[in-house]
Amino acid sequence: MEGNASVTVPASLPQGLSHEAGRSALSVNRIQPAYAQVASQLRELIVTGQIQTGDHLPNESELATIFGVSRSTVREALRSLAAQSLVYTKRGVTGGTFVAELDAETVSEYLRTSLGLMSGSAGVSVAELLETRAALEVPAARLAAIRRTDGAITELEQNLSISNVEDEAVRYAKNSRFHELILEASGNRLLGLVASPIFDVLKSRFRREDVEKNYWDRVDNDHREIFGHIEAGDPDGAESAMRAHLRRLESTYEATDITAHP
Amino acid sequence: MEGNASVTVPASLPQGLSHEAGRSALSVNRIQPAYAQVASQLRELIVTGQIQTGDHLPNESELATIFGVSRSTVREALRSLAAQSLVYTKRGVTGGTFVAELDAETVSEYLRTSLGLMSGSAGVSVAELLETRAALEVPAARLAAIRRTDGAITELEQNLSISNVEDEAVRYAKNSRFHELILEASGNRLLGLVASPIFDVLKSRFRREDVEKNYWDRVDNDHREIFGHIEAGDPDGAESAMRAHLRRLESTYEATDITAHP
DNA sequence: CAAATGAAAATCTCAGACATTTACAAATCG
DNA sequence: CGATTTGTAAATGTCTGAGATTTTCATTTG
Repeated sequence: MEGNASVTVPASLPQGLSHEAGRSALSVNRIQPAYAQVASQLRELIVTGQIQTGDHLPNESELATIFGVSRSTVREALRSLAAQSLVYTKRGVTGGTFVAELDAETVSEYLRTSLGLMSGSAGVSVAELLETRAALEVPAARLAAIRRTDGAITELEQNLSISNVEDEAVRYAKNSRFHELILEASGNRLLGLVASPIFDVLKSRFRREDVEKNYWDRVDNDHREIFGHIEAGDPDGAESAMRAHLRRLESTYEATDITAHP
Repeated sequence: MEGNASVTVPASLPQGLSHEAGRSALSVNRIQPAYAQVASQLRELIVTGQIQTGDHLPNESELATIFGVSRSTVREALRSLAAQSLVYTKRGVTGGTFVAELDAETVSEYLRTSLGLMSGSAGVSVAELLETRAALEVPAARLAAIRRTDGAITELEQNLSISNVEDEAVRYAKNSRFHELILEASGNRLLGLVASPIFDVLKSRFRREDVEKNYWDRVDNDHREIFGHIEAGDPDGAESAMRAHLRRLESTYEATDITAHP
C-alpha cells in the first residue's frame, strides 16, 4: 500500500525543497525499497554479533509485524540474506530462519564465481591472477616446510606422479590436489581460501590442447623438488622451488590463455 | 499451489521405492524450492555468459510465465541474484532487471564482511590474517617499485607523515591510504581486492588504547624507508622494507588483539 | 520554447489463502 | 509392550490479484 515502511523516513517533506540542494551525486536513489531496508537492518544485527550464529530469527509473520511490512517483503529480505550465506531457512515445525555459520568453502565458492566473471571482462587479467597466485602459494610452500606434519607429507606424496597418468581428468585433479595440499599444509586457512579460487579460474582459462609435449614431465619434476624441500623441512628451498615452478608455468599459461585464441 | 515447478521432477514415483536406496547422505534436501531453482538457472545463464553484462532479463511477469511459477517466486529468485551482485533492478518505465557488472569494490566489500564474521568465530585467526596480509603486500611493494609512476609517487608522498597528526581518525586514514596506494601502484588490482579487506579486518581487531607511545614514530620511519625504495625503483629494497615493517607490526597486533583482552 | 501534464511500463508492496514439509505426540495394532 | 501408523501443529513455500510508486517520455499548455 504505502511505499516506505517502518524505517525513519522524514515524515513530512521539508517545505523549502530546493531543487539544487545537495543532490550533487548523479541520480542516487536515496530511499531504498522496504525489502532492502529490512535486509540491511537484519544484516547489521548479524555482522555486529547482536544475533549469534545458530540463533533463530522470529518467524516471517512476526518479522512482518515487527518491521511493519508484509510477509512477502520480509521474505525478499530473507532471500537476500540467505544468498549471502548470512542466514538459512528450514521448513517444518522446528523450522525457521537461522543465523548461518560462515565457512571458508562458502567464501571460496563466492570468490570463484566472482573472479571468474571478472576475468571474463576486463576486470582481472591472467597476468594478475598468476601474480596473485604466486604471492599466496610461495609463502604457503615456505610455511608448509616449517609446519610440516607426517599426515601432510603422506598425502602430498600420493599426488606426486602426474605425467604417467593416462586419464586427463585424473591428471588435472592430482595436480590441483597437490597445490591444494600445500596450501592446507601451510596451516593458514586464509591462504587456501583465496588461492584456490584463483587457481580454479586460471585452470578454466587454460587450453589443454595447447600444452607442449613434455609439459607434464616438467611439472612432475618441479613438484618432486618442492615436495623434497617440504619433506626435509627446508623453508628457503621450498619457497624458491615453488617460485621457480610458478614462473615456469607463467609462460605456458600465457601461451594457452583462452582469450588469446579467438 | 503446487510445490515443485517447472524443473524436471520425475513425473511418476518409481513404484519400487526402496527405502535404503542411495540416500546415504544424511538428510540432504534434494528438491530445492522453486525460487532457488529459478535463481540457479538464471545464475547459470549469467556466469556462463549466455546473458551478457548490461542485458536485461524479461520482466518479472514474463519470467513467471517462462518458468511456470508465480511472480513472487520470481522476485525471490531475483532478490537472491541481486544480493550476489549478479543483477540489479531499476524501477520506472525503462526499468527492469539487468545483468550487473561485477566490480572489484563489490567483491572486496563482500570479503570484508565475510572475513570479519569469520575472524570473530574460530574461522580465521589474527595470525592468519597477518600472514596473508604480508603475503600480498610484500610482493605489492616489490611490484610498485618496478612499475612506479610519478602520480603514484606523489600520492604516496602525501600520506607519509603520520606521527605528527593530532586527529586520530586522520592518522588511521593516512596509514590505511599509504598501504592502499602501494597496492594500487603494484598495478595488480587483484592484490588490493584481497588485501584491503584483510587490512580492514585487522584494523577492527586493533585496540588503539594499547599501542605504545612511539608506535607511530616507528611506523613513520618504516613508511619512509619503503617509500624511498619504491621511489628509487628498487624492488628488493622495497620488498624487504615492507617485510620488515609488517614483521614489526605483528607483535603490536598480537599484543593489542581485541580477543586477547576479554 | 519551456514548463506542466499525463500516460505507460516496470518494479514494489500488500493481503489473504492454500500447499508442503517436518517434528513430535498420540493412537493403533501385532 | 513395542513398533508402526496416524494425526496435528508450526513453520516455510507458493499462488493470486490488486494497488502503489517510480520513472521515462510524449504531449499539451502557457
